[in-house]
Amino acid sequence: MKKLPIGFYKRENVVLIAKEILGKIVITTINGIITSGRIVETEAYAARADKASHAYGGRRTNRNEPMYAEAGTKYVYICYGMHTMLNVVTNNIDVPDAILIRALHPLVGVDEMLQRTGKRTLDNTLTKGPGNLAKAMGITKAHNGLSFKNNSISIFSDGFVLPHSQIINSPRIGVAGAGEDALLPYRFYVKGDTFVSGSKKSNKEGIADESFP
DNA sequence: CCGGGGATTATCT
DNA sequence: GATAATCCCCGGC
Repeated sequence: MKKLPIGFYKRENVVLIAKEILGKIVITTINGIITSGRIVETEAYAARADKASHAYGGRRTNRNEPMYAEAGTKYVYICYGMHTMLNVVTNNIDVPDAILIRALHPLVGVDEMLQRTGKRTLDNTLTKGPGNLAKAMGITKAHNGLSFKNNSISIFSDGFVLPHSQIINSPRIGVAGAGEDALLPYRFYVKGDTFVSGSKKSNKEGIADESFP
């Protein structure tokens, strides 16, 4: 188990990183309790040019300030007044690229995750979707702006590399307001994993082009 | 299986 | 005052 080096995040192609981070493992240690899960769904948000991004047009506010920080910073914000979203900041300082972690396949600490989410039994909703996974993993706004260099929440590789045939590419979820940019194929997920979010329709079978991005 | 709508509040205009 | 990178439940097939 190796923690991803900052160099992994500090690259210029956020779409490529969103694809490569699939299969990596998020581990949180909150109050001494360890929970972990494998990343099975992500979305890339491409800095200033992307209408779906909080940083579109170079917008810079108190909320999205961490997007402009150094690679490997966490951008955590509340959506719809009640859901916590975990993003990984990539690229150089002042370039507001970020990756939304949309789903995990739970590995360690399922009992704790059930407790945090108030669920009775393990089913595919435990860590399906960004709001659910943050809740299950104990991620809160208190982690906003912190680095993945820290041990409390970090991302690791266990050496497993997804075969290309298992990666599917699609438009992003919930960004209809972004005009033509809503169609950009910036979402990646693991084929057939039951913890992947989205409707059957948005998950129409297909496979990521090997040469994309 | 599918679509519609309510929940609930931080954030920006 | 309106909107939002969501989730869950409900009703109708």
